[in-house]
Amino acid sequence: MNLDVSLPARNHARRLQEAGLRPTRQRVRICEQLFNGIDRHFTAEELFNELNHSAQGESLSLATIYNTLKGFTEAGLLSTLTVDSGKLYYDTNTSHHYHVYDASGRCLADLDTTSMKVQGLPDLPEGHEIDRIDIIVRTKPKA
Amino acid sequence: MNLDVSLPARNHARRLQEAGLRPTRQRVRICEQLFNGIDRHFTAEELFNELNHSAQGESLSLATIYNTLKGFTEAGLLSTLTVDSGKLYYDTNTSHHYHVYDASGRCLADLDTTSMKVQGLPDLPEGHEIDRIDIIVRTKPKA
DNA sequence: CTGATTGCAAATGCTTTGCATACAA
DNA sequence: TTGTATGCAAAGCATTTGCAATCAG
Repeated sequence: MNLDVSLPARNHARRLQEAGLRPTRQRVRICEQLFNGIDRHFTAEELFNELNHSAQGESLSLATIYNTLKGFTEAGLLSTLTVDSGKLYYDTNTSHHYHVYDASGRCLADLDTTSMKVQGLPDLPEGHEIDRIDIIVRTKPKA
Repeated sequence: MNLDVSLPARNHARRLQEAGLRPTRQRVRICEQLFNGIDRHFTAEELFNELNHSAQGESLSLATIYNTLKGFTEAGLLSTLTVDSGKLYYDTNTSHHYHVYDASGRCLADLDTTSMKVQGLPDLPEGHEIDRIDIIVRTKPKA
């Protein structure tokens, strides 16, 4: 049973190897959960809960999730984002883009960067150039 | 000695009262350190070190600094800002503005918002409106 | 085999809380 | 006097680390 997962698993293994990471069981498992074609935002703990509440497969320790996500980020498979202090969000979308955050629902989504532009940027300090610009559009329910 | 601090101290007391906060010794001391006409960014721990390394006056506990800064923020005397996860920056500038952050020097500065404009903002989710837009321009040393 | 990875528990860093004491009004 | 603030130590999160056991190549 479940022979149909073998091909995706092989893709994940390749993805990991191309990123310079050894395709261990845990890393492949995390890839399966994350890279299914739909971009998503999540915290380490959310991923931990998903993996451990799903019936299939063994559980991963929270420390391993943290370490693996950190490794994925350093390898360029994920990007990170801080909306408010004290919690780090991971993002499967690694291209440059902006975010919308709805504080009341604690929900985070991508904004398409291509249509957006920042005008009137002041001069930067001597000897510095722009690395990147982070934008978070914070929304609230309409009055 | 030090009679010249009495007038600023009275100003700080008034500032606190107008914000609905009782002007205790500690709160006035923190105001003296923060509100001297120059906008600044700092963490609770930085302020703690400044206050306790300065020769004058008694020391404040770190917990009191945290609690006081939180109270000041709720009262509108300070704003907060998260550059990277795990550390909260306070800002004496409470008007709407953007920031530049130099990762290599860990230094944070204001950007004048009046000259800046964000173009091409996509539609927001149904029933939502913009609360505010946060922008952090991340710089790096010129190659 | 052999070095890289994992799991766990303990450690860390930042921030908040509980509660007795001190203080402003 | 009387309720509000403070100080301290302890608790609380999110995250990292040390190290022995396990696994991939």
